[in-house]
Amino acid sequence: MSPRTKEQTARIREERRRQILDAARQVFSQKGFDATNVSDVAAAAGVSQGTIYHYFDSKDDLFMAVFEDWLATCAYQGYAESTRAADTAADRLRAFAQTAAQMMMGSAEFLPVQMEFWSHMLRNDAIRERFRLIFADLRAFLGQIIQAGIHSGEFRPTDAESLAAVAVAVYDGLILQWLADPESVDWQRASRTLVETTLTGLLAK
Amino acid sequence: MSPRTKEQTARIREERRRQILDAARQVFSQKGFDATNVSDVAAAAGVSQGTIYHYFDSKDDLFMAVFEDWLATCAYQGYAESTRAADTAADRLRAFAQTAAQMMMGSAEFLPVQMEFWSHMLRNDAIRERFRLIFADLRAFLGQIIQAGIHSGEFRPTDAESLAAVAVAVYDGLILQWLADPESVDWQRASRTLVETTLTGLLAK
Amino acid sequence: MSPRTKEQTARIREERRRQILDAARQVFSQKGFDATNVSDVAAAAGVSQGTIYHYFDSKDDLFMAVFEDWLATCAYQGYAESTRAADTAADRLRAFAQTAAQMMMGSAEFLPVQMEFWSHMLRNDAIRERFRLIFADLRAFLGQIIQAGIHSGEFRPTDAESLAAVAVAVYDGLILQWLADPESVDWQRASRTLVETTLTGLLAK
Amino acid sequence: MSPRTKEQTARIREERRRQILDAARQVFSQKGFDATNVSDVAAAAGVSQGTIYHYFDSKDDLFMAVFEDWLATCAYQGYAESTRAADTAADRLRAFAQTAAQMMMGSAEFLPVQMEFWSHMLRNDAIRERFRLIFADLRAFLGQIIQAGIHSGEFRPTDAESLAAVAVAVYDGLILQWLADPESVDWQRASRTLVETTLTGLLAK
DNA sequence: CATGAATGAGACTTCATTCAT
DNA sequence: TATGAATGAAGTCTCATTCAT
Repeated sequence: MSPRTKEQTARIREERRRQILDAARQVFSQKGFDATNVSDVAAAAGVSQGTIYHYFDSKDDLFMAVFEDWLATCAYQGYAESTRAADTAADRLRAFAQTAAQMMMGSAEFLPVQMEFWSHMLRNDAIRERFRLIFADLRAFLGQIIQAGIHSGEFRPTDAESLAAVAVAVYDGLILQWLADPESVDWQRASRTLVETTLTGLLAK
Repeated sequence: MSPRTKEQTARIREERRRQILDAARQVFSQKGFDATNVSDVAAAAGVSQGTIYHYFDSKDDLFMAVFEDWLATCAYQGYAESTRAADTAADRLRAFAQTAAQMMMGSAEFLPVQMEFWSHMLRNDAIRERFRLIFADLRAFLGQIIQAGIHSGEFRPTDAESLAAVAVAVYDGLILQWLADPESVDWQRASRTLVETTLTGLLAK
Repeated sequence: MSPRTKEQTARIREERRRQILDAARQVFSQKGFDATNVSDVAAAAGVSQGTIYHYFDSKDDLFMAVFEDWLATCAYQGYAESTRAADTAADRLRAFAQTAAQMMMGSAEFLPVQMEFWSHMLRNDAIRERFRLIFADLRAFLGQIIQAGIHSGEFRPTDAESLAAVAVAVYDGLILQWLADPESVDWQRASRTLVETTLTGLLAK
Repeated sequence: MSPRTKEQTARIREERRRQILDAARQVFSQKGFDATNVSDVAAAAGVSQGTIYHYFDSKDDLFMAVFEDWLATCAYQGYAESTRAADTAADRLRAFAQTAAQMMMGSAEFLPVQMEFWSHMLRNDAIRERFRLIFADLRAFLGQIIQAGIHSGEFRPTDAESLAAVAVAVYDGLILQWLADPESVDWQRASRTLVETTLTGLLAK
């Protein structure tokens, strides 16, 4: 009888939005942006096509929303914390590598959609800019750890910046190998090898 | 006036085919497969839409032909030779890294199209299979060098297979960073850092 | 808290109805019937879309209601009275022209919506019929004045019916010119010229 | 066997364009712009929907093309010539009125489409500007004839500008009456009455 | 009575592909 | 072989209308 309250309406909107967002991420990830029809997303979300447009202005807008949502929830987040507990630079790198490996293993379903976003870097400035920042942040994060290690005498002098770029690259490069053949990548082993080989070099007198 | 000989005809066909192939690679690279119209390719190649279909069965067929052509000419080729001259495993790795860095710098225009192919791994079995092989070959190639170094006592015992995967991953990961921001990647420095850090670790007693 | 009386309910309904009607006339006038969304009208009226449908069966129904409302309030009404005070046929025509000019000047905001209704004559029988009647009434009204003038010897014999049609046409034709360029129409001058030229002819011995 | 020549292609394009233009004018005229589907036009022209878009960028573009085409062929053209043969200003006005009446009678099928264009004045600047010019030209044309008559002493002094506006308005106003009820307008009679009443006034000593 | 989320039919437009010339 | 006009299926998006609350 009585109309819905503002809160009810807001809650419904928020639920529907999430429902659509999750469905869209899944479908975009499976079929790719261009091959995905809005009707596919609607079907996956269990709503009508028209409803999609109550929540997003366009297919592009939806894609960007999925991207933002993915950024907020996906990854690139836990790294900072993961290294906090460690005492030495070496342990920090070990913790980072351990975290990264576990994230990759735990988020297998997110890797294809990451590929989708990567491929949109080329044609979408907003996406490219976001990745530019993400890469820069990660390099800075690892670079500081290495730099600190050098500064404290724990590591021998090295091009910390470059080494950080290399370390960051490893994980993305492994994602590509994993997408080509999941069997071919052993995240734990690769992570351990990366760290131990590097540390052997860095720590060597 | 006089009818063309078979050879002339064949040569003309071959030239046209190449003309279309080059135009297509360029356009696919710029706009992506889905956003590319056959008419775009036709315009870029300086032929009519219909002509495209005299040389390729479909847009998909054209894309695959561009892919095969790219595979044949692009990269992943010179590696074997690059290391032949070197005497030690360490030098072979150095030569490999040097070659890789130079290839990346020399083929900047090929990197976006590589991204396009990567993104098609997910939906195209033929492309995925090719990349699976490429990755496997590269890992095997580097793995053998490392293994040989270990075997001969030049390197300390290590997980050669994993280390090879990591080294391969570095270059692809750096391509992603380069696509996000070309300024952020210094191929030479990164290559040198990769090799020297690794070798410092491997060679250490 | 206490339930509303029937009268209150009726009055509220009537107010809402008017509110919607006024908003609809304005929006239809600005954007045209087809380009107008029901949500536009709702927003302009400060109610929700659903509410529109408590007061009108459909967008078409709303449009017709706006039309009826416009007919009732707009124009084509004051003419009869305007001429009552005059003694001679000539003065009656002068009074008519004066009234018409003033109406046009005073109802500038109604002219675009009139255009909207005119354009619907072609596809809407009810609207065409109403305009048929309006035109016929106006012609009859002016025709009788002229006829009376002829009959009494005030005017020379003329095709009164035709002349009435012409006089009626003038105002509508000027509306079109005004819509094309408001600067180009001087209602007072045109009205005076129409009447004086006509009367000079009619009154001439 | 041999490809079409440039001329053949051009001729085909021109014919198709006209075919579509004619069909579109007819359909727009019958159903109005908004209610017309591109598929309606395609069906009327005997081509597929896609073909429409080989010749026109959009439905809007098609509409404007129909408008331009209508302007070029329709009306507002023969007036200048029609009065050339006449010796006196009075005869010139008579010739104009005669021509106008005949045009209206001969182009009954063009009147609804004119209504369609009029109604678009409100929302389309290009169309409004065209009508502004047309009205201004017609007023200038008639105004000059009247002015000349006054100057030569043939007519008594009058507000020539206003009178021209009124005369122009008559025909458009009659179109509206005709659209409401074709039976109600007798173009010949109205034209004669307009001219003779006016002239009786103008010529009177 | 009022709300606004939801629907789904249908609009415009694009484009890979065909085929007569 | 080369052309480009033509096709029509399919896609994105709009919006009048309904209905649970």
